Amino acid sequence: MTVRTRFAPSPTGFMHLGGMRTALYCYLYAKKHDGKFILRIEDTDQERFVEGATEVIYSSLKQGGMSYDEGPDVGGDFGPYIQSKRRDIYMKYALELIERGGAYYCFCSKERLETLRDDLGNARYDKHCLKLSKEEVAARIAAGESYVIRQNIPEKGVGTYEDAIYGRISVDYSELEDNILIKSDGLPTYNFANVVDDHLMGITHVIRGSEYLSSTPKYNLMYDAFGWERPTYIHLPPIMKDATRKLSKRYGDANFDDFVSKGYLPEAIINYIALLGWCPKDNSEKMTMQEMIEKFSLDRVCKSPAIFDDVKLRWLNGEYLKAMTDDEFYQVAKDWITSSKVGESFDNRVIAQLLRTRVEVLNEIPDKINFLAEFGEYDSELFFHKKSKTDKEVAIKLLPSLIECVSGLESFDHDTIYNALAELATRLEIKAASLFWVFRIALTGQAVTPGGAVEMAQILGKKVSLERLNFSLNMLTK
RNA sequence: GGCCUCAUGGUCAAGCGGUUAAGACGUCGCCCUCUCACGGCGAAAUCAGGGGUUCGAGUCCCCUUGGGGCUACCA
Repeated sequence: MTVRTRFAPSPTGFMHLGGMRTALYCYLYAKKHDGKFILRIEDTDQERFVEGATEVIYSSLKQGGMSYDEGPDVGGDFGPYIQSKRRDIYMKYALELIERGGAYYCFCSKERLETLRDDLGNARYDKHCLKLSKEEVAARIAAGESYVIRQNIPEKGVGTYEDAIYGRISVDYSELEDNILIKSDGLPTYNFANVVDDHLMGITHVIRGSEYLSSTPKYNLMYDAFGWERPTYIHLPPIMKDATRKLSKRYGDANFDDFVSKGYLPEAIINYIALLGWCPKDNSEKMTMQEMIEKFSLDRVCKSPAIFDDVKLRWLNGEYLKAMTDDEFYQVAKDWITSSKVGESFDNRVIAQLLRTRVEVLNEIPDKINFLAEFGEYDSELFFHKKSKTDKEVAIKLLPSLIECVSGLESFDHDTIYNALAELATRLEIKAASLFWVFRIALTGQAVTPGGAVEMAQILGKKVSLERLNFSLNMLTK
């Protein structure tokens, strides 16, 4: 039997990382077992439908490297893969379930349902309409009365199943309600569409969040009533925003797209969320998709909730950045450089080279390099550096020699500048560190720069460097 | 409230009856060094609490506590 897994999101907004991880595990499990990974859109709740959300799902999965074998936009033998286009299918099976005694029509009004609420506000349907005769049901439908179809859950008994992660789960049927399968608008609820589609699409392994752990017995009841084989259930622990809050769509920053636009690499994000609830046997952390597929196994998936740690994500993203070649990094960084104040006035390839080991997330780039384009008054205290034995006074003394030295340079490449400065330091009988410090501060006005004094001068060029050195000297002596 | 479920450093987590309780992020210190970063080395830091079972418990059982989920004509 070939493994078939499915990711079944509802298009109610954007792809959040919890959903991405569920999709990832579905994908990994399918690929690990040479199976098929299917995308199904669950849009039976028209009220929550958000325009454009399906497209975001498609693009997020693709960006994340999870190509699906079947889905709305790629086709497949079990379509349609959008639930709103399967309306007739659900009704047909709902009718069959009624025949089999697993469901029944219900005409109860919202008002009547309200009266069923207990002190805590919990409603429990009393199977009122289960008693209706076939004839009465037919007559009321014919009369145009609005109705829903409810699942007929036994009043006694226990539903038990074996979850691949959580083990044996048992829920007393008396805890379950006769939930609605077909809404008055004729569309199914998740509870029903899910079961019908998973069966019709040949899903062998149902992988989803742990919020379904305790309602799964209801679904099993339907599988049994239809005489269908139950799938293997794999429930995943939640991803938390912090100790008490689950990562949810409300937490805006948890959107995959947002992370990508902030300068996180899709591969790094995917790699990181894979680690939230799963740990490969060899403890690898930085892994390619192919490696994850090879290493993935359910017995390494854990049960406890994991808190999303963006600090570690940042680190991993930085690892991906550092592992790139200069050219690869330039490709992902160039837009961030040109859209900063720096624009295109310098050699951005050199800037990128300097940035590669200094950036964890691409959106840090502008702040790190804006000073290259903007220069003006700065705090003269920056010249103070204990270890280099420099301060403002030293700077005032050194700057004229520095200016003279730089203006005398024929070429302005790294080694030329470096050698000239080293030589100057020797001639002046001072520590090279002092000279470099003064030079760098006078050139940039920054305590921290992505690269040393020589690199900064090199990027700025001889002309700008001289202008800045003079500016600094004037600033200090005025 | 009822039911389901989870519980190892600040975080992700190894562990599956006998270990000096891995590793990673983060933190701190040192080295490297023209600042920062990279890189290297090192340190501090964890079994929620209480009962059992056992020669022996982070590992098994029970209770307590705390967290999450479900309890919708949402998924």
